[in-house]
Amino acid sequence: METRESILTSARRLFYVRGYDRTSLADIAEDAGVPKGNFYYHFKSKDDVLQAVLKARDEDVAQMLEQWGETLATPRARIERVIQMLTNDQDQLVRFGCPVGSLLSELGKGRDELKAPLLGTLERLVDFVTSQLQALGRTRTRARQDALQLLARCQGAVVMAHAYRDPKLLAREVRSIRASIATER
Amino acid sequence: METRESILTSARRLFYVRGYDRTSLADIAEDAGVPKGNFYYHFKSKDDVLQAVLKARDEDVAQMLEQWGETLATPRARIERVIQMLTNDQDQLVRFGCPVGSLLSELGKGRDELKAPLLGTLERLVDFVTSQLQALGRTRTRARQDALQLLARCQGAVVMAHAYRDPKLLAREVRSIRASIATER
DNA sequence: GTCTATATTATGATAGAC
DNA sequence: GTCTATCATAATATAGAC
Repeated sequence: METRESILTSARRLFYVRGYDRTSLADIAEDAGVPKGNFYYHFKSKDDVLQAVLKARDEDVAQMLEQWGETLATPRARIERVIQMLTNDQDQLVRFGCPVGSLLSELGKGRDELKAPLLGTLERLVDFVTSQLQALGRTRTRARQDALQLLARCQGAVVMAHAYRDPKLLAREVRSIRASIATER
Repeated sequence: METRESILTSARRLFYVRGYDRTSLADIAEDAGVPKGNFYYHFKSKDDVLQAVLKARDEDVAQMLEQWGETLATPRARIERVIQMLTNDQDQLVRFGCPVGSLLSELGKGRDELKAPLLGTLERLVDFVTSQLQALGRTRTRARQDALQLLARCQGAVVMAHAYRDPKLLAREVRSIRASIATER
């Protein structure tokens, strides 16, 4: 793997499991197995690495949603697939929180420029769910509100499960979220 | 106000609006109007200040809940009062997130000892809501699960409203949370 | 108890040889 | 492109005068 790529891979993982502020460039360099000095040939600052990480993550989400749009036949199945992320990534979510939500929270306090691309990723998810709910017959406005509500419930479930370090709590919330979707038209 | 108290007051506010890691002792000292050196006469470390802040916050929550238990007549009114926090503190929640949730998230990544007292505060809220739901006829187990769910929804609403910096989003979620309580027995 | 240095360490960032 | 050495700064923490 190229140096830049391995730096990015390490940064991406460390920013998630340790948070942005508490991950030093030395941490990243060590994890990636490259000398610290090498760093600034590929990135011009720590913030620059963050932007690259956020961009990579955003592209992954975009690709994932595109694939779900193609391979899953019904709007309901697509929404279901969004919720299923909470089950699939259960262990990591309980240990480190939501990759989007926890970073949004960390960067949310007085660093709006850094946070912007993350909001874009969140918006992608909101848009995706909104489209599915529209396909189920809701107006655009109503669909968006319900999409925000669904993702809010996901965020809340992860925050609590992360706080208590309790996978069962997460599983229970997932069942409840799922039920709230199933009963709606 | 005594020096120790003014340090604590400043720390409490800054840890909330800027986060723990991004608040330096110099920030606190300046805000409190005391020289940095003075600091270590009253506290033995930055972590020590955090513990004092968390303790003060926990005591406030405890007192608040005790008062609600005395002044509010019905279990439903008490639960309603919990939800109403989201409305009363709307502006701050949108700008800085939940004081409990955002710190839990920040300290959640690899600093369990620091986080412990915060979990205690969260647990107080869970217990309070659990008791009210028991009084409404639920079993203890079921009451606790529903209490966790209610607080999860509150956390989720604040996370999303904070991300989008949107008070309307928070208000909408509050209505939905309220409705979900009203319809249950 | 209060305040002025100052020690110490960690971190983001640079310079320059290869 | 890669690496070593180092700078500059900021932050936690300490020493010691008053």
